[in-house]
Parts: sequence; structure tokens; C-alpha cells
Amino acid sequence: MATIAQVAVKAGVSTATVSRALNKPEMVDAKTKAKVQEAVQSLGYRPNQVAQGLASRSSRTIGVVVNQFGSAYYGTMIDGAERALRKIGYKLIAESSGEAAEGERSAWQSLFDRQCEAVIVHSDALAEEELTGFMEKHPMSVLMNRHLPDYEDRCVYLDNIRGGALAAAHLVAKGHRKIATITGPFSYHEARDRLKGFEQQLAEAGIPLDPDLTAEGNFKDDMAFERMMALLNGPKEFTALFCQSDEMAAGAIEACRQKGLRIPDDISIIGFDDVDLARHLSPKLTTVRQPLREIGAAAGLLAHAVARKSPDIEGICRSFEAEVIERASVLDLNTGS
Amino acid sequence: MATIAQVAVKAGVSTATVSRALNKPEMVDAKTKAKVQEAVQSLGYRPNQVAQGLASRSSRTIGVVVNQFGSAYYGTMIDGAERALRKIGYKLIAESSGEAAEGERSAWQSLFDRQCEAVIVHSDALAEEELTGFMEKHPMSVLMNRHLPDYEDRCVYLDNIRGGALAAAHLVAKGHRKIATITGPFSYHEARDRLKGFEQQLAEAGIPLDPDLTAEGNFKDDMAFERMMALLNGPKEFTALFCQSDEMAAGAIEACRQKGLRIPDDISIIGFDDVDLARHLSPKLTTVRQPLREIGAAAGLLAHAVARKSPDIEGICRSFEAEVIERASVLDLNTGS
DNA sequence: ATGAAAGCGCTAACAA
DNA sequence: TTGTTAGCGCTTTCAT
Repeated sequence: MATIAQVAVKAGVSTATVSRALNKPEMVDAKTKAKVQEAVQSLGYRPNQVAQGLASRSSRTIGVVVNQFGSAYYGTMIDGAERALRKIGYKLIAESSGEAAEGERSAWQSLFDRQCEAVIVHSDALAEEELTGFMEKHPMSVLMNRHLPDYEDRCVYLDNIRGGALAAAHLVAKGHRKIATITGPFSYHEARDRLKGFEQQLAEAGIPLDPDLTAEGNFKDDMAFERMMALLNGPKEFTALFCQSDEMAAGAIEACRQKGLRIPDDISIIGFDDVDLARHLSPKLTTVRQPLREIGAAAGLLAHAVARKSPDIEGICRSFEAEVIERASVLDLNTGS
Repeated sequence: MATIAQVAVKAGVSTATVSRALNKPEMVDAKTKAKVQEAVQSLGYRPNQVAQGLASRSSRTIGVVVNQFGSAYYGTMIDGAERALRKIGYKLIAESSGEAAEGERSAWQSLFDRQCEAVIVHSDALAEEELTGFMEKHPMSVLMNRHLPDYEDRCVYLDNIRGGALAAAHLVAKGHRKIATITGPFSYHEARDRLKGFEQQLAEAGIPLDPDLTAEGNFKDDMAFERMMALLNGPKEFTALFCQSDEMAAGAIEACRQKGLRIPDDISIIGFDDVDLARHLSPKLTTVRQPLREIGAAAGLLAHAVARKSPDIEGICRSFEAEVIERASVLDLNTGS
């Protein structure tokens, strides 16, 4: 690996000049610039970005911590963030927390130890209190898909209350009145918010949320299968189900299948997320879409802006709206189709 | 941010001693160590890992370039690599190529510019020739899920020939003789290898590969849907289909559904990959499993070993075997179940 | 427009 | 066991 010093020797100039020729071309004479270019070429010189970072105190690197990379949910957000950052010459260091609080804590710290200018955190395990403490302690952090009122301007999030309301509104508009729901774990604010919006919207239609038709899941398919079985075996009838994740909808569909129930003829189902899975289920799943890629990209840009103390933080969209994607899993009771 | 110099002053020792106390505790007196610990605590000192890297010429960072992070295929491998590396104190810098050859080239280079000790590449767009050139030029690189005979010991891969053979064997064992297949793009070695193994295995059973029943897809569902429609509308009959990815199987299933064909009663389908999608399809998809997480982990470990010029490169499993996961999409013609 | 020199935060000989 | 002195590869004053 050639160093700047070797380039300087070869070009017959000082290292400072090489540095300038490369980074501030307007500050150097055309002739010198040519000599430098030439030397750079022949040596195949490439600046050591770590050394550049140390000297200039800017690593042009953003960190991100998520539970895991293997799921479409996290993968899509990371993809959005990475692409957005790459466009502005930034790199992403990704670390997974292993779905544990301790993992989140250490990943967060460790990314700063690597001189990330800012870190994007998708916290799942940290209690709100501790999370607030971290946001306070590490001002160069932004929360992805999470809303912490105290740190409003460092959060990129989906309006989950509205997302839940959208699901209810869709089902009600299709004529459903007896509606069951399988939520995420209540320790997740997303789950609570979606349920809250769902309940409020039902209330507006004069439908009380029925506790007997409300089950707490964990966003995964297996548990949703169990919950749905229990719901189906219970005494209460219902014509529609809202699942707070597409994966849970998949589990619920499986339960229906085993009970010989047809979707949407016997029971309608609406999911949440709109990951690829949704359109591969049968029937194709009507769901509430989260713009995950956009959320990831916004988190990347916000992290960059925060790191640079850029004034246009305000210009970055931080609150996203869900949207229902209508497919084939909800029956219209009004028309019967 | 406290620096090592401040710690040194506070502890009344030299920076060298602080460095030793932290990195080679056995080399320093217990009393001094205590003083240092104390200073570290009170200042909240954390070593700047970038500076450490520059000084010690080891960044403890591995890079990885993939097409994108959003799909389960890449996500799962990255997850495997990241976890394996985290365990040994290494970090992963991830960069996506944007599914273009130029993206792969620049990502590869740029990760080395960031002083990654080694980089893991999942190449999709680079021609074999150029890929070979890069492996030659960058000895600290390993290929993930790709086999380049010239660089045997820097590749972690699935035996795709055997994978294809497994699919054929399964179908033949179930009594199928008229078998169609939708492959990946032939520009991908995976696609060619799987087809080769598939053809060889069929040949062993005395079944020639029928060109009219062989269609080239692109691993995606949409194109598989088109191909399957064409196959179904064609003059040749067949009882089974092998798709080289689960996503394509999903597309093919959709085509069957639109034609009113039942799976597996009218037509059997076997996929490849065994991503989450497979068990969510209906019927649940019988498929050839790739151990993606293990492959990713092995790639991470191999990259580390290569970077460290470790002798136990040989000890890392580099060749993985596929395995068929039997679910419900293949009918046994022998028993009719 | 260019060079000399200092320094980013740390490690690693070499002495003592 | 500890301190001194050089760097690692670069950027950035400050002179010239």
C-alpha cells in the first residue's frame, strides 16, 4: 500500500501538497496537480480513510444497531439507510444486538468507540427509561422506527396509532363489526400504539374493543397460530381479524386452514408491515404498509444531519404514515365480494 | 471524549503505561493498574478504536459486500457473519452493490480504503474473469456462496451441483418422470450448477432433460410466474416442477392457482433456499435448504483467518451441503399421497 | 501556491 | 515495571 509520503516523493512535492491536490484541487497549481495525479496513478495510491478520519476528526461513518439482519423488516430499513448514506459518501457499520438489552447497550457504545459520527438505533429490548438515558448521554444518536417525545427531533417513526386506526377503519368500511385482533407484545410501544389506534377507531364506529377477542402475540407466526386457534375455539364469533404483523397473519391463516375456514369467505384478515411475504400468502394479504425503506433512508439522513449539526434536520421527514394495501384477504360484507 | 493522555495525567503515569494497563494487564504493577483503572472510571475514558487501529495496524474490521440487505437470502448470511465476528471482537462494515458490477467494484475497493482487514464478497454481477482478477489483486478477500476453483481456499460455498441433484432425486423417488424446471439466470454460476446436477441426476434415472420443459428465470417471483404460465400453456405435460429459488416457487404456485391447478395433486413443486417464505406458502413448500446462516458465519471466520494469516484456515468448513426439507408441495406418485 | 511542522489518539520499540 | 521517543497516514495551521 502506497502512502501519501511516497506519492509526495515521486511527485517531488510535499505531502501537504498531495493532500491538497486530492482534497482541495482549486488550491493547487495545474502543473503540480498533474504531477501529483501522475504519481498517484503510477503508485496506485489510495488514501487511507482511517488516517484521514483521525487527522480530520471525521470518520464519515454511521453505525446502526438492530436486533438481527435476517428478517425483511430490519433488512429493508438497513438497506434504505445504507443506500442513502452511500450516496453522500458515508459508510454504515452494522451491529446486531442479538435481541438482548445487553447487546443493545454494548453495540451502541462500541459503535461510538469506532468513531461513528452518529448511530442509528432500533431499540427493542431497552426500557423507555434507559433508552431516554442513552439519548441524553449520546446526543449523536437517532432512533429508528421509534418515537420518544422527549427527543422528538432525533426520531424517525411510523405513526402506529394511525396505523392501527387505518386497519380498523378498513375493516369497518367493509362492513365488519365483530373484530378480533392479535397484537405484538405489550412491552413494545408499537404494539400498544397500534392497539390504541385500533380501539379508538372502532369506538368511533360505536364498536367497543372486546377483550375476549384481543390476544397478545409476539409478532411471530407460531404464537399467532396458537392465539388464533384459541380465538377460533372460543365462544365469541367474529368475522375479521387484525394482526399486527404479516408474519402473524400467516400464522393465523394457517390456523384457519386447519379449522377448515376459508379466507376471506369465512373470516377476513388484515396484516401489518407489507413485507414480501404479504403478497405471497394465499389469499394475498390485505395489510397496513410501513414504508420501511423510506424510514431507513430518513434515519440515515437524520443521523448524518445530526452528526454534522446540520440546520436542515428540520427538513428531513421524521414521521411516516402507514397506508392500507388492499389485496384479497378481506371480504366486503356490504357487497359480499 | 477523554483521551489516553488525560487519563495518564490523572493517574500520574505515562500514556504508555495506561495503554499497557488496558491492553497487557500482566505487564503492569497492580498498584499502578489500580490508579489507571480509577482514572479511566472517573473520566469515563474509552479507547478510540480508530486510533488504536492506525497505531497497531489492525482495524479488527471485516467488510462485506452484497447486492442488497433487504432480502432474507442476503440478510441471513450477513447475520451469520456478523454474529461470528462479533464473538471474536471484530466488526462488520456492510456495503451494498446496488446490484451492479460497478457497485461491486467500488464497494470492494472502498472497504479496503476503510482499512478492513479482509472483505467478504457475494458477487453477482462481476464476470468470472474480473472476479478472478480481484481475488488475485486483493488477497485479503473471501468469496461467499461462490466457488472459484482457482481460489479454492478463499471460498465458502454450497455444492450447487449436488443441490440440483438432490431436487431431482427427490422428485424421481416420488415417482415423477415428466419434470419441468425454472432456473436462475444462466449468467449465475449457481443456476448453471444446479441445472447441471439436476440434469445428471435425471439422467441416472434414465430421464433426459427436456429443453421444452426448461425455462430460464431470474430467481424472482414475477418472472417465474410468466415462465410457469408459458410452461402450462405449452404442449408438453409434466407432473412436477423444480424452481431454483423459493421465491420463484411462489410465482409458479400463483400461476397454477390462476390455471385452477391444485398443488400437489395436479402438479408437484420443489423449491430451493428454504427461506421463511417456504413454510408460509400454501401448500407448505418442499425445498432444498441452503444453510445460509452457517455459510455466512463460515465466511466471517474465514475472512478473519485470512486476514490474520492464520494456519487454521483449513479447519474452517468451506463447502456446505444442501438438504431437502420435505413439506407438502410434492405428491408421492407411488402411494398417491 | 507550496512547504515545514505540529498533531489526531494511540501503540510499540528501546532504554532506563 | 515504567518512561521516552517514534511513528501509524493523514490534515491543517502557519510561514514563506
